[in-house]
Amino acid sequence: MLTISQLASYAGVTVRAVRHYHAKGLLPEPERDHSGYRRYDAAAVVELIRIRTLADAGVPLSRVRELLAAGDEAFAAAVEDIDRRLRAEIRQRQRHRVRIAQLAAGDSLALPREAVAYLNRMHELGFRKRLIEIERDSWILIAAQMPEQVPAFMAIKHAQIEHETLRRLYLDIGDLADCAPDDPRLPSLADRVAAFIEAAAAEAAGVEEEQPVSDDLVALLDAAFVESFPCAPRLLQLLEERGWTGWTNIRPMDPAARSSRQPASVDRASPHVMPSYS
Amino acid sequence: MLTISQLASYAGVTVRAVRHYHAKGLLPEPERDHSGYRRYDAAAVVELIRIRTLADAGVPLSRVRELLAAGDEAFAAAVEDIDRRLRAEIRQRQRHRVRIAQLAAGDSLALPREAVAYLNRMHELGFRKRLIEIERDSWILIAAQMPEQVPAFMAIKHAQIEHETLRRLYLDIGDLADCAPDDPRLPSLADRVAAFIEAAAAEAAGVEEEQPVSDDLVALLDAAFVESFPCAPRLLQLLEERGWTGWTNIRPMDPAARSSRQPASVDRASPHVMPSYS
DNA sequence: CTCCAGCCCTGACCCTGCGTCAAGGTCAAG
DNA sequence: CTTGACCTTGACGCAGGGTCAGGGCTGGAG
Repeated sequence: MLTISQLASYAGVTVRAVRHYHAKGLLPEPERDHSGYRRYDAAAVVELIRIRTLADAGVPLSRVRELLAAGDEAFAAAVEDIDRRLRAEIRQRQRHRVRIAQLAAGDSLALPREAVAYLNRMHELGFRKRLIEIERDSWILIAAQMPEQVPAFMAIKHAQIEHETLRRLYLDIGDLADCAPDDPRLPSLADRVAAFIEAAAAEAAGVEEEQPVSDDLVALLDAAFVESFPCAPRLLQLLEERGWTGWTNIRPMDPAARSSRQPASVDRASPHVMPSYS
Repeated sequence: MLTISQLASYAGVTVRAVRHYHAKGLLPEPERDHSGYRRYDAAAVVELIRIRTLADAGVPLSRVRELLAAGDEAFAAAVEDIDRRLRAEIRQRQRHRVRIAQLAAGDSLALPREAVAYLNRMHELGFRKRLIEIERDSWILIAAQMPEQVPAFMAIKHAQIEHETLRRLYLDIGDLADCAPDDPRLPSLADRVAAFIEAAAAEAAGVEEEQPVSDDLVALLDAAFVESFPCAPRLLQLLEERGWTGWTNIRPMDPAARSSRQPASVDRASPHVMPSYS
């Protein structure tokens, strides 16, 4: 008769594993000797080896009993099933490898390639680090909700940033990133923003744009803006005084006064930079 | 301010996952409102998305914090490490696929191909089912301990089974598989076994064989034999009366009387079938 | 006879990444 | 006031065991 450690070593497993199989009901509990020790016969070694053979082939323990008892066709079906699972796990790992490789290659954590290029361009054009970080976070939020549309948005943003007037406006916004709410430059900045938007709105008048950005996302981006810029509430207040509300999706204050339909927003996907010419 | 479910839905995760990340220290616990609810800002959404981005790339949560804080080179090193793990897991799954495919192809659970062929041949030659099962279990035990040697052993076994006298002897042993210990056919069977072994031993005299089968395995195989055949103890006793001891590794009773060295055993790797002519 | 090493026993906590109750407090709407 | 949808903490569960903790047994040496 064999002790548990002898049984385990014959089958090449640990004593703990044997007890685990007992607990799982895979291997029947053997007789005990007078002191309570388990005593095994040679047949138990064979059973244990069969269990390990299946387990070593990737069969989950929960299915081992079933497979040990299965006839040929049931066995084949179960094997098919397990192989499917293994293939799925392999594919998952392979996708993971692609993703971390992309991350390591500079897909700066959660940002698509186009956004990284855009942020680099901002850096070249002398935008402040703070502003770039804020912009990056905004694009992380957008990419999480609508990854498909990001390349299209990025094309717009690239055009915007290369546009002289708009870039200058944007650079000045960046310079006010850390300013106090009562900074004297804020009112003139609000004037410039309002003037710009009005011009863009006039151009876009009557153009029915699709609205791909959800209200939820707009609200989130506005919140991110306000969190990041101490002077944001003041700036928004100044804009409201000039008849505009919101930031990411900036709109006239009183929609009903202008038209019965939702007024065309100017650029809903360009947080922290105003209207687009697209 | 966002509730936990809003945060979770922005990042595309479950509320439970968010709390899990809090518990793991990946995401800092935010302020609570007056009733104890967690209240998040937009920055938390960005952080959560970054966590998920890494997790979705196969980074274990235990390493996420490290990677979020890592500089470029540390990040690359960690990614290298994680990729190694992923590759190892893929290779493991691929090995599993090969194994279950072999099992499904008739590698009848833990038996190498050669042994399956041998068992099939036994079936063709009219051996009894009981005996074949016992033989199968023995080869499972042997294959678990010394898989490399099994093909060589199988060649010997094939030769044995095709040998007229030996096959007849073996068939008769099979017929006695379920016999009572006092079956009258046992003494004459013992005579035949003893006669056969003596002839084989005479032939093999002076030949120093390597002993590839460990004493432990021999003991295990003998135990399996005794467990399987009710009349095995009686048969072994009759053989001892004729001067032979053991079964798998059958030997003269009193080694010292014959020579000072360990006497050549006849065939240590052929359980339940006696000497080999190899 | 005692001592010690090396077995054996059960019970319980640990790992991953959450899912899923359970039991109760809160909030907004009707 | 009630209802249903949230929120809270706490706990168990999954796979496959690893790793103590705290005790009992055994066999050989001194």
